[in-house]
Amino acid sequence: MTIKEFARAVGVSTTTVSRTVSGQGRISPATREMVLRRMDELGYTPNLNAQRLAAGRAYTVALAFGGTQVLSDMFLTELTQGIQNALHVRGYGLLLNAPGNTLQRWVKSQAVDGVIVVGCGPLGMNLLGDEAQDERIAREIADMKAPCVVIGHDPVTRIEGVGSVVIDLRSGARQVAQMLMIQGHSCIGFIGSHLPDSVLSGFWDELTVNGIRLREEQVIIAGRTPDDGAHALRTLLAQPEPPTAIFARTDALAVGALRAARKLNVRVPEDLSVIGHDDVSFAGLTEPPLTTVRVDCAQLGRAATEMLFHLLDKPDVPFSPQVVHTELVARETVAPMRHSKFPE
Amino acid sequence: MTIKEFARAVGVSTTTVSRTVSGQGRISPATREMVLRRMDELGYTPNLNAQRLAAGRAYTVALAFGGTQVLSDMFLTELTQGIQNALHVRGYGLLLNAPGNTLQRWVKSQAVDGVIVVGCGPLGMNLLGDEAQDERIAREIADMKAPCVVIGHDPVTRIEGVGSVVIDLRSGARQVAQMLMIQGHSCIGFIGSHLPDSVLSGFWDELTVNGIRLREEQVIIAGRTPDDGAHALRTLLAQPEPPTAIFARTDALAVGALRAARKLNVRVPEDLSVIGHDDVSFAGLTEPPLTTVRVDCAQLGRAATEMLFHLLDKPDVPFSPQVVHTELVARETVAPMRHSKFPE
DNA sequence: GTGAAAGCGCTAACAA
DNA sequence: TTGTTAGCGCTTTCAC
Repeated sequence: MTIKEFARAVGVSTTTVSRTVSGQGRISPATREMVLRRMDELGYTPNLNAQRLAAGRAYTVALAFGGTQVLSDMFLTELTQGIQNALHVRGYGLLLNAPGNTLQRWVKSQAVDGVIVVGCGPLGMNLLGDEAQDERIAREIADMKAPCVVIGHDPVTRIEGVGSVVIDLRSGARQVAQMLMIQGHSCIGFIGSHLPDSVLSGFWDELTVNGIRLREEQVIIAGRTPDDGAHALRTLLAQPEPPTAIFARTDALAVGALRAARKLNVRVPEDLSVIGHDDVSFAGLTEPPLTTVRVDCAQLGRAATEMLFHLLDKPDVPFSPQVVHTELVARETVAPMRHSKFPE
Repeated sequence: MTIKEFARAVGVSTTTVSRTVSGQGRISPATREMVLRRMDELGYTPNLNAQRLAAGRAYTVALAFGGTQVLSDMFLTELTQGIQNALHVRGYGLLLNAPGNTLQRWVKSQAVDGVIVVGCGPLGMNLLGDEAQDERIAREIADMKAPCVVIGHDPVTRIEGVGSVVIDLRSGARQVAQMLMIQGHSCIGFIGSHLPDSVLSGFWDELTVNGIRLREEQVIIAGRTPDDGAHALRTLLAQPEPPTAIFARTDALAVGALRAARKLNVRVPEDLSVIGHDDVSFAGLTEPPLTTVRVDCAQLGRAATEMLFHLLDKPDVPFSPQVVHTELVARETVAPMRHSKFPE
């Protein structure tokens, strides 16, 4: 049913219908009520494509994964959910970006009103190892005068009309440091994945402030696979003064460490506390369940979405990058330090 | 730039432009070439919303998860990818369904041309435990005369205009049976999750055909958590004639079995072969990496998409449900049977 | 407070 | 082969 047919059936003009639908414009509460009721009865729903054409808005947002189109992990899927929910509240839909130059076409053809770019993958790394992938996309979108917000580890260097939501990796890392210190650990190892790394620096700083120094040999930049983590743990434990707790940059590394510990008959958490990072899907399924660090994806999605709407609705009002913090997820791989590291 | 402005700039009519864009209608190769070239030069892209309105098509498909909106697992994300890619080829976009009655609104408002319903989650179960969730959605869509295809474990009972792609769970289960028999196992356990279950019946049948009987006490319907799996394994191994291989209905159950085996000092795969089902994200990360069963999500997505387009383009041409088979993923938890089950 | 009418940008009869 | 023109269904001035 078209608005015309419906209007006639109800006995009003299309204008009146349009007004009750949009809630805009002067209209008497009485007719409004009436039209609303009849919409229900007759089952009239406005044609979205006509609305889009007339309004010049697609009521749709695209989600772009910095250069790859893989929803590779829990992080991405949860983030998608978060964004999705936030958009839904405003009646917007979410279009997943497809390969090729689809994104640009969508923007130019007004299929989407804006773009959210995810510049970082499972929290750790950039999705392609290509640092500037997200910025490249953002710039392309901005060039087409469309709003764009980038979710990443660092604020985007002020591209005109591009907003950014940054995941503050340092915050969770600091929490880890605090918890470990509270539990009495002072000899601590870090298994990293790459440098520079905000997780490491946040961790380091918090320890330093409290008088604990990470010695150079206690920080191992291992790689990304569980095997890398296992190897790193062996190296750490073989040192003259082995750590009683380790913080691994990713859950994958932590899983490897867990395995190596088991092989070495080092009990977790009694003899060694282990903490991961990212809270990927299997983190709660390790044995024991892995204590780790995560970001609140719902909040992340909300923040990104709100910023996008800000850009969309009031492009002139200035705004600043939003920050979302990471947080510790306590499970069962951390225990207070014991002074002898062998079972009595 | 609108088609009118562009047409004027190029010196042709809007019709000519429209024709070169669509590739439809008679037009001389020369002008076509020329228009194409100028499109590039002037950067003209048709307004998709106008195209949608005029064509009465949204060039968009919605993806609905039988009742929940959670991209809960690798399976769903990979499936989404598969569908996405298949749609992309035809220039279609994918809209993720949102909470509430969004789906119906989208269909009625012509925001989407059709719907793909995922009626099964990580291969095992229906997403809500509510068996008919997917059918309910399918029926709603069908009532609105929109094409719909359901991905599930069973063909949808012929709702007018609803297609179905069924995942043949029996096929992978048969492969598991074959492999186990080839490896010499004859005393086999099954840790199930629910009944009835096509995996179990496929497994059972294939064994039976080859003269191996699963005794009643060798089939345990355990539940869904790793703990359930662990408990089931203990029960199986405590029997007078314990199995040398077990097939678990889900990877979660298999992970639990793996754990229990370790606790009992039963080595996998030397003393006990373990096979899971679903190939969820952590399946390759267990120790040893879990042999399991998976479905080719890309193929699944392609099949569903093709069927949807069939319904869309030739609603009258009859069609039959598509079947996609599951397949064994050999990793490291299966070994030939040893005749003594204790290390020599 | 309500309605008539002119678009929004594109497509597809129909004419030329 | 190409162009003219009347919609596609909704929004929004502008009169009433």
